Amino acid sequence: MSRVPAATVSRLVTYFRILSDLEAQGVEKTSSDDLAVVAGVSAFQVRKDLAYFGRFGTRGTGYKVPTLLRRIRGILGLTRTWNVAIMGAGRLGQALADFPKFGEHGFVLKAGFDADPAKVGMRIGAAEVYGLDALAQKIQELEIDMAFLTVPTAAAQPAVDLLVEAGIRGILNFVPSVITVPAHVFVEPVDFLAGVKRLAFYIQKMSPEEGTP
Amino acid sequence: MSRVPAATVSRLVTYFRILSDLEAQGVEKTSSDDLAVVAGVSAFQVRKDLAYFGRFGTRGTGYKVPTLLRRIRGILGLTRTWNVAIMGAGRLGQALADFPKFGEHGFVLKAGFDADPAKVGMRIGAAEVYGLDALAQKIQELEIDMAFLTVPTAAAQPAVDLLVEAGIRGILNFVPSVITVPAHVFVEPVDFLAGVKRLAFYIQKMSPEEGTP
DNA sequence: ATATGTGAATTGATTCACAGCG
DNA sequence: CGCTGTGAATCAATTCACATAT
Repeated sequence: MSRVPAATVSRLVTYFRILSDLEAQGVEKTSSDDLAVVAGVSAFQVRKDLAYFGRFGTRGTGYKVPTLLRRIRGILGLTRTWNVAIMGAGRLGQALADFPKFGEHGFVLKAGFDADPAKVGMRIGAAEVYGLDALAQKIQELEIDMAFLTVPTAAAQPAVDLLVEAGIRGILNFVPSVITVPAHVFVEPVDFLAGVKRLAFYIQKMSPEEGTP
Repeated sequence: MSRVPAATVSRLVTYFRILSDLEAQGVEKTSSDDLAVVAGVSAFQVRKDLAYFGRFGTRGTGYKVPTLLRRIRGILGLTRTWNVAIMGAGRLGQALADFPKFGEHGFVLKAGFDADPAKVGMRIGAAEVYGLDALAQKIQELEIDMAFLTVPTAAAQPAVDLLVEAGIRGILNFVPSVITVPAHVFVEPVDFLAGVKRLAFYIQKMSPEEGTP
């Protein structure tokens, strides 16, 4: 397995979802062409993406849906359980904890953390909210792998530093700012405000009116 | 202005946020180095990104924060007002409408749309929820530029087709599936479930245990 | 003296064409 | 014969080095 482009990882997640749908529909086999159409990419791309990880198909025939699904599940690390904490038990943190599909594919909410003593002891989804003083111990004890960062912007980097020191491996960053972590910790941004601004750029670029001179 | 990489647009949004923060703090001037550190990229990258759109700095000195901020605001199309509709007045749609920072930078929620007649007439944030029969007319009448897609997965593509036919220019896609649009319509995905799975991949890749054989 | 702006070099990702196998 | 798997070629993005302006 040589170095895998980030775009390939994103697409693998898409293929995984498509294959899950196909399996739920009872479809037995598929092809790089099929997958490409649904995923909105080229068939070359599908095959190249899969080639980073091995051979999964049968030449002249295509791919068996259950087999390919199982293999991609393995590649993505979705055969095990992932313990999650929510850092920041505010509106967004609560909403994520209550999100029905949260528990899909082995992601289990184990704890919430909040700087506000008034929130300590409350429940967030099926888990309990702890104070920041208990963070290091609880992350170890509950074997938490990753955190959803949903604190106010100003609190983001200090919160990240606490999580990193406690041994967290990954952070899903809902805060609209760039956070700094050591190389062994992974960050995925989720920023809808940034998405809206990118949309504005592309829409406006098509129209003739230009920005401020 | 030659062809601008998508990654450059994402970074411009980041620079814009950083410059907004700097201006709020009363900082007068900055440099490609400064911006690079905070944005987590190289100074080369910052200068190259800006070079797609013109010259904004002073050699030997750097950039004036208010000037560069104003220029990037123009580039991103944030000098005008953007009218937004929420397609799907469910939990997520309601949460987005109530999100306090929603109205920042000229994005105004003008309408909600939902297939459920029971939801028609309700309010979503400061706007009203209409039925799908009123969609084409309301999109025109309220001059809606973009929609947040928050319908159930199965309803996504038909909903997109309605929006496109009504003349929408951009879609912020919260639904975890790939949607198909004509080339003049822009789509930005916002998918935290995909983000979690990417995290799982990267964390697991560092550990020695492999996926299913 | 210092930091921008930019062509050139390098690195990386995607596309292609076809060899390889069922 | 059909569709996968893959080296080679193309295309795009990032990095670099330095000329340029203040």
